Amino acid sequence: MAKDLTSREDNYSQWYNDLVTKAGLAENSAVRGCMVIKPYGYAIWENMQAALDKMFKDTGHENAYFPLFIPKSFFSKEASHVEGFAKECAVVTHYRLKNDPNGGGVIVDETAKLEEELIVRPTSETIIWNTYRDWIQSYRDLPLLINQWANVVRWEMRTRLFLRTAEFLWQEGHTAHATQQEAIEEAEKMLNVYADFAENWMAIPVLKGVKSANERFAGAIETYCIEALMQDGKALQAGTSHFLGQNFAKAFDVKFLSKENKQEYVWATSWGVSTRLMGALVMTHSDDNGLVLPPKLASVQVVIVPIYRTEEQFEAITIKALEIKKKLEEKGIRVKYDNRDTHKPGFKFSEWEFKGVPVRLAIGPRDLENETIEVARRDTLEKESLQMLNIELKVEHLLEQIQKNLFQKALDNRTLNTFKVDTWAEFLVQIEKGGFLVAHWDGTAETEQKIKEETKATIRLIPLEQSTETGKCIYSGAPSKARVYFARAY
RNA sequence: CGGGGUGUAGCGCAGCCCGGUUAGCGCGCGUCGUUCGGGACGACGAGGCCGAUGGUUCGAAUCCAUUCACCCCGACCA
Repeated sequence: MAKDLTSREDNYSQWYNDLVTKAGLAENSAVRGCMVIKPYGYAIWENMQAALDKMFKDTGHENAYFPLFIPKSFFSKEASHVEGFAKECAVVTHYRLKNDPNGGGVIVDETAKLEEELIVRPTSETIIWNTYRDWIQSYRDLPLLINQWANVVRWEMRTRLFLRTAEFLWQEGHTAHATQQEAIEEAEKMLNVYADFAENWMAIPVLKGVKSANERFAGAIETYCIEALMQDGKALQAGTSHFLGQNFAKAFDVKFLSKENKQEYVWATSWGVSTRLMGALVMTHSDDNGLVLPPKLASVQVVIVPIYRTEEQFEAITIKALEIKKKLEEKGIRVKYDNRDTHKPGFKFSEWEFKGVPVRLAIGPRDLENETIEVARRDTLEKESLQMLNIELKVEHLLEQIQKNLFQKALDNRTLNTFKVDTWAEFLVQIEKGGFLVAHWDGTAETEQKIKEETKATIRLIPLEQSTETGKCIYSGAPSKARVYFARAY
């Protein structure tokens, strides 16, 4: 398998594509721009979902589900929102097919035209806020803290597995609050949840900040984001949390009666992460030998491979392997015993390595004799022979180490590829090499636009923790209050 | 939507320019045997209306026209 994998150096995006398909995470489907998420990939997504879902619930949110279809008229109610999404909407216009009288199979029955077209949701603010109008009357109904796990459709021109697909899976939180401050706090809280998840589960270090006006979500007052740096020096937006102000409340007329008996508009947030995180996971940790998965999200954390010649050996090893499997499972570790007799050990080694399983245990006749076991870790590719005694403790510890090591490696990579840049000439040189460029910016959309046109670099974020350092804009030379992060992005 | 490219077995490709009988190769797949501590080997075997439609021709994977799909580079984007 690995021998067929394009190296990262040769062609990073080819490497990514090969890896995603050959490791069995996902593949392109018969539908343009839409992927099939395969069992091995979906299992990882399920682990992400489970961790995130718990974090959402621990912060007081509940799950609900809203319709896939949104009446077209809802979209026109929030002007900047419609502008942001109009160009990539799938639209349902008819509700019936009929047999083609000319024998061409089924065709759209033109008589079955919808009176109002339905948009396949690209995001659910409009249908949700239209619903919230009926749910909220009093300050006592607030805050309303709801999350939805769903699929959405954005008709993208160019798609890439996980990173940008016409349909993708995500969660979207939509909350309603009595005060501006509370809504801002919510948006910031969820940003922190995302950052926590990215760093502690995905082992991906992220920067936290806000978007510039140009990059802001359509309809938001403020867009908070976490940004990660991939191995090739391009940035990837890993999650966003929006403070929506009263924009949607006003558009959908969602008011509440305050303690003071006054009618007031509700304050809103929305926040989401998507299957794009799968792409971030691959591009952060994996190498030329295949996937590298952080233990906390790997669907199989430990694989046990038996090495045997005879049926008797196989039976003896199986007894031992199942014993170890049980001990590991008692520690909450996800273990697979690969007892397939249709493949040789060498094949299994490379297959599991390619699939990124964090720890591999091998047991052969020699091990049975010596009470040892071979332990191989995927992140460093090191292997050693250990005593079988208390192996579950050693493996448990090793998994923790791997998780930490992956994060540290990613962090080191980001540190190594983050550059303070003070002149435009420097900027032009460095942007070609990739990485985050931390530079002064005059705060204007015009400058941001010019920089984008000339270099393809965008402002990834304005850091939350602002330094007090002032300076001159890298491009215009105008005064700047703080440095921002530039990068080319996915 | 602009520019470039590709459609032949599950996957990767050759054949096409210069039309000619049963359309090849590698990987993968199946059976049997020998193997099994890092991707095994041998023998035999299965698998194709050559993207679609129409035309030229005695004859089309090959030539012509139309069409569809996909990929890459731009504009758009989680």
